[in-house]
Amino acid sequence: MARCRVDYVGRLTAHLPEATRVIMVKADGSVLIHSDGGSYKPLNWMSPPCTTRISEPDEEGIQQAWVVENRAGEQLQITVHEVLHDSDHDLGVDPGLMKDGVEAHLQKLLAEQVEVLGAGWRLVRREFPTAIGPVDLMCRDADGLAVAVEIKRRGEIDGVEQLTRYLELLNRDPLLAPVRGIFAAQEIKPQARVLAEDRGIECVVLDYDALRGVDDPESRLF
Amino acid sequence: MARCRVDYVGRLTAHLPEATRVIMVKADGSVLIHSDGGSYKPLNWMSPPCTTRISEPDEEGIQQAWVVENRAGEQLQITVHEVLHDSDHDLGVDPGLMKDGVEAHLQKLLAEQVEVLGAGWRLVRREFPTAIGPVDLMCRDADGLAVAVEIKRRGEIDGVEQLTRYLELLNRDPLLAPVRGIFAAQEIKPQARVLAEDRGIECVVLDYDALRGVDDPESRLF
DNA sequence: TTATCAATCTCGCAA
DNA sequence: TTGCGAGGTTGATAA
Repeated sequence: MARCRVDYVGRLTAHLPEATRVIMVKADGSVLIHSDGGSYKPLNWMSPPCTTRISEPDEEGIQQAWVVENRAGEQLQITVHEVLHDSDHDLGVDPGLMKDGVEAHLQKLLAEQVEVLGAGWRLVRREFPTAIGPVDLMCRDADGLAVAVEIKRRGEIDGVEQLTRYLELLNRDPLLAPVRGIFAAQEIKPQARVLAEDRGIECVVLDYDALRGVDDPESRLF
Repeated sequence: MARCRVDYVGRLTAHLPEATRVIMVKADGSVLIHSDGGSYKPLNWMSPPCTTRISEPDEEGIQQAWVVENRAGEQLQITVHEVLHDSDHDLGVDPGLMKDGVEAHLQKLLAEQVEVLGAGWRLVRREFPTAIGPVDLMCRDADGLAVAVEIKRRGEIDGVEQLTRYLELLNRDPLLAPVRGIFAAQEIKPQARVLAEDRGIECVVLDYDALRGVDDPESRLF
């Protein structure tokens, strides 16, 4: 905890006037400057790998001058006026975070159960490649017609735009055309639904728990 | 500083096994769980506004049970096994960060040097207004034809979409049509380039240092 | 190492 | 409040 001034010079320049803040230095050398509010993003920071040089200048009213620098030459300059509290701890290596319920899981689960989208459907492949990026799922419906599926955790306009681009490109391929589109998400925003339906794209709301329930319990993350 | 277990249940579920970590509680009630590495992003967190309830269960080996909850009902559950250090400080309100970014400079610099795009070109105006937002630069080429320029630091597909929408609208104006499009960025992603060229949009890679070098030194921000 | 895409994104602005 | 765009994005994964 210290009263300090902070300057960042790198991809942009940024300045923090003198105030009381938290300076957190991690074991890997990274430095975070936090205020007593805002969300998890620090006011200023330096990501690892980086090195810190601390000097003790004779200037009036300054206890320490820190220069934190990374390999690209970006600098975080911390001018410490007064240290209010200093505490040092060795935390060891963290076992890390386990996540569940992200888009990758949805795609995997739906790929294993394309019949959720329609009876008699089969998966052609996940991450079906196109010149402008991979389509999440490429399927064939019961009549053997191609269907491109875009999967999102939260379905918003961007996702509809993305699927529209894929469909436009895919429909130029005589081996695939006509290609239908399905926009699948756990939650679909009203605007996204309107846009999708206006473009003839079908919307499907996915039930993650149901998809996981039908799935083999062994494949669950926890 | 505490040995703790953490669970987040909300937009996804996430679990942190027992380990020693930093728990930071800010004045606005937000909570951050940091490990001794990684960059500025906490392992787990709850953003404000949120409230914390702390109970002291009789369970073996547990000092405290925290439940941090926001209005959406998302929960951060912290099981504290041992408090290693506890320190409390009032930081007051932070005067805040002053930024000076690269992005805005590009537009300003290119506006002053539209001849970089082509000999004999002239600037009509920056932030040329349309019904769906301003076009970064509107120019006339050597033949007097209209050119809409979209400027990005990093050129990605979204930027091409944006310019495409502008061009579609601008080309409906008989006083402007036909309007060409130029997608200018310090770096253009391959997929964005494919999409742009497919739509007849020209891609230009900008050299920031060169633009700044030709520029009048007095007009630089720093 | 590079490229691409999601994110409990965050943050700011404007309608 | 919602939407949109940018970020010193960060972080993970596949090529």
